[in-house]
Amino acid sequence: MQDIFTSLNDRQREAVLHTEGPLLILAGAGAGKTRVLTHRIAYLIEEKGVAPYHIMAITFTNKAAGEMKERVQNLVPYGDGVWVATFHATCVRILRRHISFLGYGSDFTIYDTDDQKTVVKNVLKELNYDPKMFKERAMVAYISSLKNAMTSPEDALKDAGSDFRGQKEARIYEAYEKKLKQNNALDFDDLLLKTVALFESYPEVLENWQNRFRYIMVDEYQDTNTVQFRLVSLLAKKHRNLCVVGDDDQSIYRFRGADIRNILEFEKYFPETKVVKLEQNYRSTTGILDAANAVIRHNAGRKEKRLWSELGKGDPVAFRLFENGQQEAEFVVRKIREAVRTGKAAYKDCAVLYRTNAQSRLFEERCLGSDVPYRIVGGVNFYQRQEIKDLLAYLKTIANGQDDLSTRRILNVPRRGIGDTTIARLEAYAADRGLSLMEAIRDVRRVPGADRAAAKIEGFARLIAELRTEAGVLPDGRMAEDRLPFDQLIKEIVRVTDYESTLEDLDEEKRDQKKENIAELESKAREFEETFEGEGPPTLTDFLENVALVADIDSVEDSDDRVLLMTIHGSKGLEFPYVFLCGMEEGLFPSFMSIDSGDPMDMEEERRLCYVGITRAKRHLFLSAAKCRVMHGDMIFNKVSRFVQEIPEDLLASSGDRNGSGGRGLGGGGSFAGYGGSYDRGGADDYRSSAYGGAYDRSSAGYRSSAYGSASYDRGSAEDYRSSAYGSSSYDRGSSEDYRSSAYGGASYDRGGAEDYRSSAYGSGAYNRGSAGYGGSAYGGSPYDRVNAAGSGSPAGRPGSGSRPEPRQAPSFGRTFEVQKAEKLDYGPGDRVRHIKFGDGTVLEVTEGKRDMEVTVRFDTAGEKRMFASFAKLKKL
DNA sequence: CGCGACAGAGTTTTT
DNA sequence: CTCTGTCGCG
Repeated sequence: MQDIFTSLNDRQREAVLHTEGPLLILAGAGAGKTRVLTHRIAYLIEEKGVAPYHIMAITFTNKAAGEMKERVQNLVPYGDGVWVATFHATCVRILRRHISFLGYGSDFTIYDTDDQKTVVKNVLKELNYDPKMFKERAMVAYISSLKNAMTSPEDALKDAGSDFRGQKEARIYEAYEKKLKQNNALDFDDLLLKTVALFESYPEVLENWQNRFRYIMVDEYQDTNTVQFRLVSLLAKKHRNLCVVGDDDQSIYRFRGADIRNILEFEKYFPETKVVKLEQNYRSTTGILDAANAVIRHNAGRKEKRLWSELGKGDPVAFRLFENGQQEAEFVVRKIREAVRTGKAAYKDCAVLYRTNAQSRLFEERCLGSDVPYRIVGGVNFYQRQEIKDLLAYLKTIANGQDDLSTRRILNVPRRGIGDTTIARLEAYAADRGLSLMEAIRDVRRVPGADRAAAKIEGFARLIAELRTEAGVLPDGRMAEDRLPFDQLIKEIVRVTDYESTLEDLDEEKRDQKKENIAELESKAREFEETFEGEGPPTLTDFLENVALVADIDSVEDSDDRVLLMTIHGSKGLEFPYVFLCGMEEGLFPSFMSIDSGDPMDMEEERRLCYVGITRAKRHLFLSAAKCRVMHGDMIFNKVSRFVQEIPEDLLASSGDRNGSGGRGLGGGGSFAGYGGSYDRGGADDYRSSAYGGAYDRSSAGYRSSAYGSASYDRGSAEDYRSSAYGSSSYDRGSSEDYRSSAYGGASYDRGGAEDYRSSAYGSGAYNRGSAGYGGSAYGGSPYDRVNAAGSGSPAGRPGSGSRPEPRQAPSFGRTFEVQKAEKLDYGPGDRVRHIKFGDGTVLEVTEGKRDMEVTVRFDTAGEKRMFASFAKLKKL
């Protein structure tokens, strides 16, 4: 136990020792909160003689739970007796025991978001409401928010008053609730909500659990919602030994109902609370922390804290602006390869973080193209794929005959000749008599109008009955001794239904993919069964529950040497030596939603998200943005994120072109070189060229060659650029080879090798002055505004040469386009353009290589708060 | 009842 | 761009 005290700092020790009564630990990123929690558990067991059985720790993900369990076990024997689980898993376990009090069967199904949408859709049809008026997605969100606020359908109806629409929404909510209950199903929110309802209605049940959980710890407390707070309060009410750990600056789940006030006002609810602040960061270098602090400082209403670290300054945070998403991805992947090649990192030390899952594709393509092993976390969940959902629907139908949604899903999959009309009749019959769909199916001979398909329907009923026997599902929900293992059961389902016949008309690639997914499901099922820790063999319900509650991140193995690609949300709680925070663009991050909403809280949440992203990095942090990216089929141009701008210049090494095409590095002349003909060369067409540093970079190099006499155009491949002294330097700078280069004027890195750039002769050449000059301007103008960029760049740089070149004088690699349509622009059909000039002076070079193109530009003009989009449709001439 | 063709709409983050 | 829903035909 000695090590408990020696391996902790004073504050941490204080938190560990304070075991009785409420405790609020405000732990900054990387301040060792997991360490505190695990040691606290160990201390409770070893020193205070508390039985592990009486200790509960709530984590955010199953992965975190698993890690915590492991670490506790490494500290003390019997550590595995501690209840460590997520909120949702905890509630499921409680509900499986006691939900019959609330009139549900303990084999209830858990509905995911897709299921919820389906229910809403069905409800709309039943109520005869226009689905265009009430969007599924919005309705699901609405229902979730009401549930999180613990508002019942009755209350919602009352609250709606005479508001017609509000009333209708409340009725949808009401019908939705009814349907779930009919189906013996709970949605995610219900898991928490019903548990609270159970505790509030049945004090003896509550007391039972209160006596069990005498010491409660909640991790990531800043992301708890009202229901979770209520749940924890109820459980902790008796013994009051509640320890919550969190960081208000890392609250990023407001959209999901998380209420930051839970942490900010914790002391109000528990007046005798002891507060401990952990501010020493053991994760990141000061350079990274300073950047994080600089960003988060812009938020109001925080608990004041300042993270510090003893790990030294480290490398500056790097920022790079690229022409497009491809080049950004290319840079990131090249950077990773380089770190791995030089032995500085393993693949798994690198994480690529972004705001939206959609951004993953470019990185994935790039990784594939470069043979970099990667793993995408999140996005389209494995369990949401069609074929997987189909097979799970079979399992659910087998396990819970009341789950109409699942029955309905598979009734005619694969096709059995049971059409919509017949199904509608079955459903009507069931609704009339209060039966489940499965019961109506068994009754098919009595269903009016179903006789034509009756034989087929009976066949289906038989099929399910047989599968149920094989699965060993007994009427009471328990499992028979003699049964197929889950993976065999899935195989059997595929076999007897001839499921693969549904894949026939797909192209080969898709078909193989789906078969692979099915095989993957089988192996997951087998694995689940083999590793199940519970009393007795797992039930089918156990397996389905596990499927419903696993997050993608849970299956990430530390032993896997792969680059991780994920959203910033997904990276919460993780840390990496190398972090690439990508897509730092207004509109993407912060997202339009937050910019447009007008609610400052939305922006603050985005900023916290940025803070989370930055603080994932231990040693190297790269921020990047693309000026242009393809979204939903057309080109979007965005400005550099305000979050980048919130980081002071001196903390940021913005190599080359924070602001435009390779401009910064060239200072005075840079504004000119900044043109770089970049758009067309870096364009999507020219993918291969960008693989070697981007056509854009080469073109910049071309400019440099005029300035510095270096021939650089065909500067070799990615691997051998080092061999050429001068040219490679320009290559490097333009191509983003080294983020540090900006700080020192570029070139240096590749000449001196990785580590000794400081000593490089190039270190402070003319380059440097240029970059300084440009750097000063970087945030002044719109990134597309060459005029501004050049102008404001010159004062600190070389005033003479940098003075306001007219855009059209710049050598352009661009083509001429004819305007076909334009909105909010001073152009009309028939105009011929090479660039588009906007009302605020922003100029967009139009050199895209596509035949026709549509351009959507969004930016906020100075002095005008509202965002607007300009639009142009152009035709290449 | 099933299939193919077409139009239209939706685009943040997730246990 | 991609996914969904609708329509009309066999």
